[in-house]
Amino acid sequence: MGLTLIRKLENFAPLNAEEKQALVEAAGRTRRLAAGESIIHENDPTGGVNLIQEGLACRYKMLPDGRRSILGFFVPGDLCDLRVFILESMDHSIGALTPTTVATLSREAVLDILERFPRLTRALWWSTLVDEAITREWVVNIGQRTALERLAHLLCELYHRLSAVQLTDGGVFELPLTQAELADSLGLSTVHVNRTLQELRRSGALTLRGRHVEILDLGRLEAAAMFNPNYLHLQDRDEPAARRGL
Amino acid sequence: MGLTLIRKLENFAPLNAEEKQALVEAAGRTRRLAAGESIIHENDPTGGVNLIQEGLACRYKMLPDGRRSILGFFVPGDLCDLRVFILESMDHSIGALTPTTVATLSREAVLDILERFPRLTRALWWSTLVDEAITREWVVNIGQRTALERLAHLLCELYHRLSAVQLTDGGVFELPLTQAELADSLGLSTVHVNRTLQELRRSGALTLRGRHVEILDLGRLEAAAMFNPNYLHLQDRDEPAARRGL
DNA sequence: CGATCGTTTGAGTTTGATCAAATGTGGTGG
DNA sequence: CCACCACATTTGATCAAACTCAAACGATCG
Repeated sequence: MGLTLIRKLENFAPLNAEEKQALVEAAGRTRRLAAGESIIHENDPTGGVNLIQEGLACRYKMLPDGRRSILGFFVPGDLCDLRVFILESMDHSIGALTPTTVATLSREAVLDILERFPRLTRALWWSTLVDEAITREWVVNIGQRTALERLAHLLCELYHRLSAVQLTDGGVFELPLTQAELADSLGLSTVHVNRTLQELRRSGALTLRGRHVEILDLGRLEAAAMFNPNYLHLQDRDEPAARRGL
Repeated sequence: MGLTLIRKLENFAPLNAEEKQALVEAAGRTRRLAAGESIIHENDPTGGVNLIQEGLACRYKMLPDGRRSILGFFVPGDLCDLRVFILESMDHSIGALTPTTVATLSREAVLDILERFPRLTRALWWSTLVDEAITREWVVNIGQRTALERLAHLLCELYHRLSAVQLTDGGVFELPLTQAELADSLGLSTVHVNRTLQELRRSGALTLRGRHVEILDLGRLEAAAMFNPNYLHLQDRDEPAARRGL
């Protein structure tokens, strides 16, 4: 069964058939969105929990004068805020950046899972904690790193996250982002993103052909970014997760 | 009972005596930390959940080359990551910026509360969701706003958060932060923070005498910051919270 | 009363922004 | 298949916000 969320959660702990089945049932039917469509909009009342199955989406927030801030990306397997329905309304928007498949888990389905499957619940909380850590790392990235470091760091983040759901092939993965979107994610201008990308390519750490990224030297890229994967809390998948008390 | 956490949670929903008692018991005894002391350090194994009772603390992360990124502040009533013990180790540090009183709720006490008090649990999740929203807003702040806007925005955030736990007096509150700490929070240099603070004072929106901040014109400050308090999800306390389903 | 820490000021530099235009690319319809 | 359009990328030139370095000044505290 191709539920990417399951692949992702198994980075934390193995799930049994019953738990997987519960997730599959909760995910229910999906809808397809075109690039640019809105998944949920700022000030909307909150509802079910969205799950990105395929494609790429982002959180973003608009400032009154038109500046856009991208706050994070959703890759396949990512849930948009497990407990969001506790709040009355959204304080930011989520939009599809590419054609995207989204499932919406009803509030009841989520609560039911949280009640019946403690181990699965722990895995879901783990993924929530990782999401928070990623947002914090964005604060570090934008606040302290240079343009080159920022871009390198974001590429490392996406590489590791996509790897965790088996969406990389060697150092290769798809990055269907425009330079303007990168700019709004990194707090840079598009022009500067363009020049910084050129510099990264010149350094030999990676190649970029359209939406195709190939990381040629991950060690070098991570060093340039001062990237430390700890915050993703993806332990070595080969190492038994047993001692985490599962 | 002076548990600031209770005052904070009641911004979401009123709590009954039993719920308050459970929190008071969970908080148990406190420890006092001097300014500069560490509450929990990156790579430490996770343990109980820290609750800031008095004082000011911050999350931060150091880069290998010595740059420091401050990721957020903890004011009285704030919990440091309700579910942190799901992770094996900390991916960032938390330190006291002033003399601080901290209670540590044991993992068992937290789990017990989450099991026994659904309404309290909802309030705790609410506060977690607000913490996440605050971190996201920092990404917007650092990524998109100018130095003046950033500083103004941070002051608005702290003003509203302190108001929610009744730690402001009119427009006046204590802000025991050095300019270097502000700089590391905003992604600016200390020199630039200094000049920007002068500009803010010159504009007449606030006065700063040592650690004393007085906001003279909140509307103007919020406008300058493009501050929209929605993300704090602090509804008007006079408005009944009933329709949120409580 | 030094010592330490924080704030303030000045001068010069750098990073990255802005504006404007050219070039490349992918898709659509004639 | 080609012309065309909309978008995205790339380049150049100029400019401004914010940084760095350095030093002076001011509090606060054993």
